[in-house]
Amino acid sequence: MSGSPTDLPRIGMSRTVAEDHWPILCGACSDIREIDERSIVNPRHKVLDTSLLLLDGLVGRQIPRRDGNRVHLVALGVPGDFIDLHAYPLKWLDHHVTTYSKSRAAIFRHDALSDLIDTRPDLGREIWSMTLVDASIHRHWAFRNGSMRALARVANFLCEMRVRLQSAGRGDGPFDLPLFQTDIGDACGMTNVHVSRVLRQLREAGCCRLVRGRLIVDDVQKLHKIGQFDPRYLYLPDAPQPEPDEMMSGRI
Amino acid sequence: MSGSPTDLPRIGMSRTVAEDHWPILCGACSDIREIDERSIVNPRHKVLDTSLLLLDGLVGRQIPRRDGNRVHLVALGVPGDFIDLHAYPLKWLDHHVTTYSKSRAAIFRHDALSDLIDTRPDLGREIWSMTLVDASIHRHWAFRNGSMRALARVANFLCEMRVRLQSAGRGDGPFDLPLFQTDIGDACGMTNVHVSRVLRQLREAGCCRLVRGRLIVDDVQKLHKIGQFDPRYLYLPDAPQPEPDEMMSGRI
DNA sequence: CGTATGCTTGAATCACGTCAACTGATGTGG
DNA sequence: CCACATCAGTTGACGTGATTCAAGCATACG
Repeated sequence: MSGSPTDLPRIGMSRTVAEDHWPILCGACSDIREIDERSIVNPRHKVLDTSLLLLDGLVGRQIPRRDGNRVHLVALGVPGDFIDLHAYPLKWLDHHVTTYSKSRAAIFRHDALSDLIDTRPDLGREIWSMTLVDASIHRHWAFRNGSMRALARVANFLCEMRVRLQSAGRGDGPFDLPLFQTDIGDACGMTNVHVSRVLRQLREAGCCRLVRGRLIVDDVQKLHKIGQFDPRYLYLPDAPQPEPDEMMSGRI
Repeated sequence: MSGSPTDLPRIGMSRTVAEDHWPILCGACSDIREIDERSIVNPRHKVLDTSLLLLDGLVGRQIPRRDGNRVHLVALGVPGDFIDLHAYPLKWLDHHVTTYSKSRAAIFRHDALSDLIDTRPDLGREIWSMTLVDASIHRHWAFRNGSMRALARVANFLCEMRVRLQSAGRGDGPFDLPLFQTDIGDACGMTNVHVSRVLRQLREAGCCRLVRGRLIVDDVQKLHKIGQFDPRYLYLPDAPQPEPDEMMSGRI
């Protein structure tokens, strides 16, 4: 119980909310929640009346797979992300929300959000935007899983995590990425064995090393190249307005 | 120029908007747009000031692939869907929007939507919800591309299209699905050749046949089973509130 | 110390991609 | 009307990227 903290960090995705709107949003926070690593935040299909803004840690959204005990990871939330804001209009979620590391999150009651949005529609559009950037990232994950080979897929995934964590102020150099190779496999749709082989390739190419939950990127350029990484889909608040595409080639 | 049509059909995803709110939303429609088949609705990275509610036809959202002329299909819009509503808060899109068949769509100017939402925050939350169901479908596409084999993937894709088109009033029996095998490949992350083989399997199993842009489902049960189809992620307005999951098995 | 867990590596297998030839429907121009 | 081209779909042969199964290794922890 910390009352109504008005000094939440405005980092990463949170910068989608204008600087002068931020304290207003913070005023709607009712509490802070600490969550153990590798635990369930919200089970899927359960009706929720709060949503969480991640302050610290790494949070996944996962869908159980039919076969055995494996899951598929459909999203990863980093600090600054609203990890289950979509539960506000939707009431319940189609996936589990779980932590990968010890986490801290700001709690927003849905009725408080309603009050806020009713009086400040401009702020409403900004937090709507946050869910839409989420959706863009989902599209990218569908794209990545559907059209990239293992090496590019993992490289691209690591590029994304690096940029998003950087945007959340989690270090320009080596940074914490508390994922096992199995987890990367769950996110990229491949087995832990193949993730191991791919990471070795990246390591031996001098690109990057993932050593006990910490990613050291040795050659960003090369990693971006291998991962065909183009960060525009992240709609980073400080990124320039992209140039419209040259006309599409090939058949529609 | 048809003035401000207040009688747009409330079908499929549009039923997310309450019945008594619907005419209010329709009042913000400025025009109807007819679009040729296989043409570009919006190129990506272009700033938009209108969004479209699809009335008729089939519309894809596609991301160009690095290699050659192929694209990846990250979403398909059916009648009743807002196909580029996310451009309203986001300004520009990360993907191309193109038609697969001759289409008709209702045009909503973004400034008109702003006026509407400012005065009717409840309606605002409903159209927000529509973009969130979209996002849920994106997650499912990421899940499907990442964790299903070709046969299940295509079957699951066809199940989804069937349910969504049914919900849009496009027939309980055989229905138009104006996609080439290459297009299904673009959506499911596989080659047209393999799509052909998979469709043959489904055909020979007595499941369904795709014949010149028309899907005939012979055994829905079997198709759902092969595709491991669970429609809850579609948040259909008339679906019952799902039961919370039995506790998750396996490690988190 | 033994055990559990995450990572690594190899060998066998399989799913899917690639390449290429062929079919059948549709359309076009002489 | 036929000759020809085009394009979606089909099928086969072959190559390869990823999975599976299994064993071994290293570190952490009781």
